[in-house]
Amino acid sequence: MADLIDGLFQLSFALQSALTKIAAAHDLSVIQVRMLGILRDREPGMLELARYLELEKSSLSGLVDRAAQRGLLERIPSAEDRRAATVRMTAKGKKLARIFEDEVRVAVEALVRPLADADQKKLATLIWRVLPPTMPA
Amino acid sequence: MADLIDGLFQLSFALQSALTKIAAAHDLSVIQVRMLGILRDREPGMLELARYLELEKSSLSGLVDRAAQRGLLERIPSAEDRRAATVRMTAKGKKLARIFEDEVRVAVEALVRPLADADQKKLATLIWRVLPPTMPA
DNA sequence: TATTGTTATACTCTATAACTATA
DNA sequence: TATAGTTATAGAGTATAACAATA
Repeated sequence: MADLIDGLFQLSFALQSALTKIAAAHDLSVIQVRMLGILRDREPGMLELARYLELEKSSLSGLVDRAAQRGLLERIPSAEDRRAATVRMTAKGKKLARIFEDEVRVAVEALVRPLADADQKKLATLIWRVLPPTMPA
Repeated sequence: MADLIDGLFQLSFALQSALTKIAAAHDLSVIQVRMLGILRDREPGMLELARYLELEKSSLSGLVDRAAQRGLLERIPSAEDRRAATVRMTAKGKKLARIFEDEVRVAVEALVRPLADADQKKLATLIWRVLPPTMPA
């Protein structure tokens, strides 16, 4: 069991480290990358996005500001509720997210290359059985 | 393969999130926790510790300052090289690290509880076959 | 000259509290 | 009053560049 716990965290840190480096190469932080990942197929309000990212709404303001300033996303004022706005990726943001995901895929493929196809499938199955059912892709 | 990549990152973020929350409950950040983990069985110099954590030496100065101010570790001047110092955990730091690790163990045990013992062993084996050989425990 | 470490500076990320505008 | 979001403020964490002390 100690082996499993150590392995899980070392794997997690290795993945985060890889993610951090690839992100930095594009002048992005891990949290910015996570935000772009969420916006890939959603157009959430600020509060909703903050909840996804487990951040306070005030923390999100600056995060969105900086990404918007780079032209990666934009605030869309809500038509019904004039207090509210949704966050939408721009074409530039989508392009960057796509490039980023490709690079991450290559890195992870290299990481799991030591495993035969059947073992990769087995690993994926075991991982998905551990993840809480509410984790969104 | 997309399943595996998604699963790996979701698992990684779930672990980091759990770690962040347990750390925050003890007024610690993830990087402070990692530092304490490394110091559990080492007494490295500043440069060595920075290398373990993949940080610049200047970043480490403040990190060590804050932990030292809380009495979790201390700088030990080197006898041979008067420029250098090693970093050593105090009894207080060791105690906190022990408590923290216990809480993390409980959380991860709960996470992997859906898996039967044999599957947990299988998962550990697969993970260790993926990790680069140089990853220190 | 090279190495170990700190300091100065600037930026991102984060939370808490107070605020604005709208519901 | 309650809610969506921003702003003010403070602090941690990070890097780059310049520095001090020692090798």
